[in-house]
Amino acid sequence: MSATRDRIVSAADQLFYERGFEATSFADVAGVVGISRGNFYYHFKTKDQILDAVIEKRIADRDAMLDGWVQAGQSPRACIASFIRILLMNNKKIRAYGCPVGTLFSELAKLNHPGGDGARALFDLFRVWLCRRFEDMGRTEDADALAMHILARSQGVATLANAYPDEQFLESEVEQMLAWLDAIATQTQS
Amino acid sequence: MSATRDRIVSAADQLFYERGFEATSFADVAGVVGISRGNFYYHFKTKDQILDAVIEKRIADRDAMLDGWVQAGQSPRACIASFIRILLMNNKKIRAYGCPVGTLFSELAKLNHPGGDGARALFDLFRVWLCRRFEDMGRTEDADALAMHILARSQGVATLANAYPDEQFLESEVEQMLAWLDAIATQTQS
DNA sequence: CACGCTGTAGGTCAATCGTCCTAAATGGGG
DNA sequence: CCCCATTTAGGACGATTGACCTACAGCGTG
Repeated sequence: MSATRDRIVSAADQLFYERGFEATSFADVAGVVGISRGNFYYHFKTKDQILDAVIEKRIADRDAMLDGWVQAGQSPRACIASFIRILLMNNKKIRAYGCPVGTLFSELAKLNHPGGDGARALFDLFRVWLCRRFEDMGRTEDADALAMHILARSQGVATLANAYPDEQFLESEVEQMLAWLDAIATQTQS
Repeated sequence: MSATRDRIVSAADQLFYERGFEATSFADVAGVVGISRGNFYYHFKTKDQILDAVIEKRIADRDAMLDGWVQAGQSPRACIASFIRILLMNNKKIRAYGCPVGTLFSELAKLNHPGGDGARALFDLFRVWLCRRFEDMGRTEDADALAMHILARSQGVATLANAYPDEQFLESEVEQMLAWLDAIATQTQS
């Protein structure tokens, strides 16, 4: 309900993405929002609570996006294509900061941070959603493996696009993934 | 020359991999090596110097491994297959800590750390080496694109293997990458 | 008006970090 | 045996961090 709380979560979300979780301090977030650290402490007692809120927001955002495609009546195959094209949609941010899901998970995994489970839940969201779409396509046996495959390819492309901010590479890999999806689709139909 | 220096670099290499660069302190490394922080400071004046030394060591290690395959007389195609199989060779560490190259780069990129260029050089080492192997296979036109493709796939698989420490997933994806390599090879021969 | 709740501000605390300094130990060459 | 460069030890610093506490401003309600 508090607008201030939402502004804190949004600012933290962005800063965690751009600078990383550990490298972002209370003061950094408070500075961006334009409030005092004390006020910050009123809304969030510990840094882990902010992390939880940020992960919750990220899950909600992605969930809404994915469900939006399904609700819009897109075919399972078109849904998966839309997922692949996220890389193009966010190409600037990805080339600058990598994948918001993958980089957060990697950092938390190294820190042995309890919030790592939440970051894995973000992966799960995509994994399960993709799995359902492949099932809808008729790929009931290997739906999860296909989902993991596409997820892995996306992660890899995002990581390398971050290392080599080359737009052509990103576009080329997206095309290859879409071609792979086509092959899967025609192969399933027959 | 100094054996102590080498022990410091090795310990830092391992800790940077397992906990990350920022989360590893002087005291942590000194504690593992069993020396005082003062002694540490004698060998490395700043933390950035240790990072540079670690990256240098990682490059040297990987370079020796890659060159070893070439010197052993393996065919270009077998060399690339050996690269792909790194994922299996180090599967336990990768599932526990991710890819030593990718995770380090991601962290330094987010920190805007000058050492990020060195981490990119690590990617370059693999990229150029793979590019040469594809060229040796006769793929002179798209050698670099193929190198980037394999590099991206490896990165993605490592990231997801870290998120889902499932050995089967890792093995399945490696097989798919080897099959992809086969397709490239036969396609080139004709 | 007085009360109490929500929200905000700013100071304080202990801990930890990277950095730096000084002093002692070590050990080979004159 | 002593000298001197190399190596090691350990303390001290200034800065920053997450966490915590107290004070008070705004404001609707009784």
